Amino acid sequence: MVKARQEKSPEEEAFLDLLRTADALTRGADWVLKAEDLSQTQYNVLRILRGAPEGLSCGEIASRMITRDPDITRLLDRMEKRGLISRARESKDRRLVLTRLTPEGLKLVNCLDEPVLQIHRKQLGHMGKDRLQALAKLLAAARSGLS
Amino acid sequence: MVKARQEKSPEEEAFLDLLRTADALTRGADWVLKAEDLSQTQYNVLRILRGAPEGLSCGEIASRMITRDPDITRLLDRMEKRGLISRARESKDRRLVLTRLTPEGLKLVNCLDEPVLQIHRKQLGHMGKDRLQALAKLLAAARSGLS
DNA sequence: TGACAATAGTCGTCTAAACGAATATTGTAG
DNA sequence: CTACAATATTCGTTTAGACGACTATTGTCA
Repeated sequence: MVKARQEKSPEEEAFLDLLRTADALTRGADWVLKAEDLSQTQYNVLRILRGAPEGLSCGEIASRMITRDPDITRLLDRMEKRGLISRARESKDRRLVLTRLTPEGLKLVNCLDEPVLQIHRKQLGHMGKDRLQALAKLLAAARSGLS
Repeated sequence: MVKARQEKSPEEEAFLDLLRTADALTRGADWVLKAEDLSQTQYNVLRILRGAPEGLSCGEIASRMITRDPDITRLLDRMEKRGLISRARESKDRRLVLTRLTPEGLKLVNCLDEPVLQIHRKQLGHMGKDRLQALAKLLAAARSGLS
């Protein structure tokens, strides 16, 4: 007889569920963003920059990203080429390059607020506020143990 | 005065938390897999195939993946070149190509069980069984509303 | 049977991610 | 003030992912 399939630990079960759920939800959001030819990562950068009109350095952007991107430079290169952001080397500390949204970039990210909100409501609205808060709380607890 | 930052909806809050958490947990697992030069995706395939010694078609593998990969062919190409899997065209339905683990592939995935279990325990063990089950339940509920 | 749709997989090509080395600027210790 | 470590960003190269077109095989129905 073949060895019985080993039971998954609750930790692993939760981890896999988390990946599955994140992937499924991401596909919905991707569908919205694809209409504007944006990736999740790019959209994330746009929103980060909207919250910082004074401009941010590459390092600051990297540290605020939801998912880590090891090459901010070329991510910003692509966005600059599309006219969504502008970059300028800082005069005080010439190592820094401050990135800001252009008017087009701001307009684009503002236009996306409504559709993104809608897709999230459609995907998760059935859970209700209480369960969503419970979920957020458990997720925060899950992250709290990480180095 | 600048327009106040718009409140995030509970749905969006939960979605972003989910991505953050998945990313943080994945980095831990990646660190373990990198020692064997495997990606999450490849590891996922190895585990899927371990559960199906009779072999699986590309389509079957794709449908069981945690995160979708639109190009199974080349993913398997790479794994075949490393000797982790073998492929053979099925004689009954010659459209199908059945993929199986090689002995090396099986050995590798078995060797990884313990370290992967450890990293998940280390990352999520502090939550306790009850909260992990609650989390899994909420995640399942979140997925239930998706098309 | 013969045309044709459906299914399964492969391949070409472009874009993005991963990893490390390299460059430029600033802070600091002697 | 000079050498050197620390910080910030960029670049070269390899690998993987995304998207669509293409080939092969099978099932279906007139």
